[in-house]
Amino acid sequence: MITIKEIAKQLNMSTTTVSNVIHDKEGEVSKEKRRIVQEFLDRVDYVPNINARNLAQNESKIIGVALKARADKYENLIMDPFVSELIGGIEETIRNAGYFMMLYISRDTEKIMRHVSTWNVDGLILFGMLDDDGIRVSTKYKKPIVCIDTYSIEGLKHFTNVGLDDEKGTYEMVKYIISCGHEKIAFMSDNTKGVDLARLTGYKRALKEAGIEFKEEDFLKIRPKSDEIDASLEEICRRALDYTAIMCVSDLYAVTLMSALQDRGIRVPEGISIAGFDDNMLGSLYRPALTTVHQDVKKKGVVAAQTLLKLIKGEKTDHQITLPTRLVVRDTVTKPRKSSFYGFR
Amino acid sequence: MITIKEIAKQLNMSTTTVSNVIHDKEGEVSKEKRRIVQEFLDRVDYVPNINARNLAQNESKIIGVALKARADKYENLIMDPFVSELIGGIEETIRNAGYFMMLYISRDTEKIMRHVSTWNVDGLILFGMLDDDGIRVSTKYKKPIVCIDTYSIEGLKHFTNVGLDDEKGTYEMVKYIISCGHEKIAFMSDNTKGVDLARLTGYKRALKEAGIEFKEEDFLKIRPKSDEIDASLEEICRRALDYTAIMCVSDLYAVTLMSALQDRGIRVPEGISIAGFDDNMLGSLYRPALTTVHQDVKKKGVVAAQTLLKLIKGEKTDHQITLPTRLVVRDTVTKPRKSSFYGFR
DNA sequence: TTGTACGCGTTATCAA
DNA sequence: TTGATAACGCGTACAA
Repeated sequence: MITIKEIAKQLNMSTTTVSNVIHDKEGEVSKEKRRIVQEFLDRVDYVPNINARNLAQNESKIIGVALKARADKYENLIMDPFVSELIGGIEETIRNAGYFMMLYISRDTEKIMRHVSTWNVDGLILFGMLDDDGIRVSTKYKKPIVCIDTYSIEGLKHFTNVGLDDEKGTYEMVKYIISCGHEKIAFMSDNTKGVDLARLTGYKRALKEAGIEFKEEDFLKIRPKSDEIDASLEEICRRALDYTAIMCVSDLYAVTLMSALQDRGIRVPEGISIAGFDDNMLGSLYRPALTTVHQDVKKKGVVAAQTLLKLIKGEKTDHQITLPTRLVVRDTVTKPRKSSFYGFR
Repeated sequence: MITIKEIAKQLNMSTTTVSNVIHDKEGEVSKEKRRIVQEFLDRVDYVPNINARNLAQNESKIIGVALKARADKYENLIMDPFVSELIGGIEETIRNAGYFMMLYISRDTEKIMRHVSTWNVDGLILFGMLDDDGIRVSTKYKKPIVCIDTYSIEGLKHFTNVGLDDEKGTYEMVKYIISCGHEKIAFMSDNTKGVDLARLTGYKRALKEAGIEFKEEDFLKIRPKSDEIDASLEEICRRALDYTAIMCVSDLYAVTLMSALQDRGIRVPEGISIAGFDDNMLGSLYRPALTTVHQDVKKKGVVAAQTLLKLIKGEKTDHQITLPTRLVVRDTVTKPRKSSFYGFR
């Protein structure tokens, strides 16, 4: 690794001149010297030492991307197509802007914050944070932060969030399900916080509007840990028979449920209608193709990164950026089954 | 951000002492001072500046993970469940070893190498490289490199590769397909290089061993770009009718093909048998559940990272680490259809 | 237009 | 056991 100092020595000039050429400072170095230096630079394939540069300028050109993993889901966090699509969008945007991306996954908010301060990152994108994290984060850290899909009361005062109209998206889907003639509609998820809560709320609103009463038991809770999921699905499939439609909180769960139902001889949509949320390849590749709520996940990542870049530049942005959803009607929601026909084979 | 210098000043001692406490140097600082400094450190929540540390030590604690994107696949590289699972395994291993992960995606090998030299990364994990890249990389770069799934002749001399017995895995699957009674078996992929070539070779070997002749037309080429895939699938589905089984190079393609066939009224496995390769959630969640060749992708990432960490420590490792595959028999390969029954509905 | 010299925060060397 | 100081590579204010 050749240094500026070394180049200056070999060319018999000062480091300032070399540095000026590197940084293309106009009118501060003669044409002749510029040519000589540039040529040399190209020849030896000069690459600056980022650490030295960062140290001198007190900036890092690094954007930290921290994923907070939930204990009960960790094993497959990054396998979730949602997460990978998101990262794809972020990475692309960061890279095109000349920044670098440092990826960090942890269950521990403290560790995440320590990590980003160590690296003196210029900005931070957070995913998977819950309400209480927001407070701890914002008091510790003064650089720009953009959250993705965070619903929090305290947090929003301090930093920007890129999210989705989860409530409305689900509301519209459930309204559509009701319009197909369904009255017994369950909701399936693994928790009732953040995004899941918003979607649950939308589901309840549609129910209420149609004069359908929501009972606690209509919430089907799936336990995604690998040692629990089979038992969990077994129970859900049993309880599913009481409903004619199930609104799933994600495509992943919708597809998981459909497979489990199919394995038990219950056919979708003849026996029961299923709706998802996300619109990723899991649902679009499945047959019957999944009726779902579309969101543009890659765009979510892109917008989050773009917003952060703006904040780094010192521009102001909205505190809440909400991306739209769209109903994608495919084949898994039809009219309710007749009496007790589940499609058993 | 408080610095060592500042701490030393406030505590009225030298930076050396503070630094020694931070680094827990045995017997180099008195019990009393150690206590005082440690207390102060905790109180002000000291976080070291990595740039300064790296500059002083000439190491970065960064491991670069570079994904070389293929032009014709780029749009969904990171969406591929394979890639995200791989990254998950790498990230976890790197993090647990106290290293950091910098993710970089590019189509341009030159850019990738420039990126890693800039950051002075301690080691490099490469994925998606082809033969000719290997040469360019190895001449430019002297730090440890681990490749994943790279088949190259020149490259292997210079750095370690973590791969799979792709040839054998496919061979065994096709042998199994043949044992089910099939004789007209196609192979589907989007290229004939690297991993795909190895799998194609395994397929051909099984065919040959069974006395089945391979013809060029038995290679079904899918074009995965979004503006071509529909036409591509249309043609493949038409040609598929000439076969009783299709060996797909990946689960993604297997599932994509099954959906396309299903949409045209051709049933799997009644009309045609389909096998995949990878064993990811796409195939296991699909119904009928995909018969496929298992590989442990997360482990691939873990092993790659572990190997790189060893190399960084100066230990020797094998130049080629080959992970095993395993046949996963599920529901998409059965005996061949009778005459011309495709399961049209 | 060019060069000198210092600061960035840390670690390491060596003397006290 | 502690402290002063050089070194890491780069950017830049200021002097020449």
